[in-house]
Amino acid sequence: MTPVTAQIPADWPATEERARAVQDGLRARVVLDETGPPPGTGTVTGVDVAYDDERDVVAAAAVTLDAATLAVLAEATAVGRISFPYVPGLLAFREIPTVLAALDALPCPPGLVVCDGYGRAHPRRFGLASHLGVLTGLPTIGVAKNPFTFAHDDPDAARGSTSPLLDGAEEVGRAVRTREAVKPVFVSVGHRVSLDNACAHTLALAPGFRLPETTRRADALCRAALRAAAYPA
DNA sequence: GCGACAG
DNA sequence: ATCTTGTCGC
Repeated sequence: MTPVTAQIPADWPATEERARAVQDGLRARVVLDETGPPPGTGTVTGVDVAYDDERDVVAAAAVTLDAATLAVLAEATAVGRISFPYVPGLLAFREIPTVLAALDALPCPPGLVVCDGYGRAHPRRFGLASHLGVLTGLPTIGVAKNPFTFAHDDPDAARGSTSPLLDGAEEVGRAVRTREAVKPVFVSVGHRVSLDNACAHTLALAPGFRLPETTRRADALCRAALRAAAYPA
């Protein structure tokens, strides 16, 4: 598949201070009072990004699955220049331009978008999944592989067990055990989806592996796109 | 001040 | 994220 080329917007923040100001300005647009589409119906779209910092190349993939069968319905990739350094709390500024280009290149409208990383469980309540949701208007959730800002207890060993990610008494996300006795994933709301529903989607998308099928497919695809872009045939 | 820190 | 071999297990 031929990747599209992503452009970095002219007004993209160049400093950490300005990036944090963008997050503070957009945070109020997050919609938290919708439940979102039920698991197992319609489509779900996974997005992921791979980098070659040496060559200043970034590749993103968007993969749409049938939510009931998890069959791949559509794929798209985009490549571009790296738009921001990795700074914990500012991941969105590194990933979003290329992810948006990949989503735009899909032949069909995306379904609920599953991001690699956090949404609301973020130092300023505005992680990658929240940001992508606000910019696209799509329902989004974040499923991260590692803990970030908030403390949590280890969920019970059974698949489906959860434990809250707590900011004081407030539950901002959940550690979700998708495979028995295997390290949990960390789920938080992005935009227009409830936490209960985000966790239900995560379990429905991960019947056999720790990570949701959406992120597994998107991860494999963006890595292939990066290789193709960094080492042309 | 020091360490920790999604990808 | 990415650098990297073999190896244990289904």
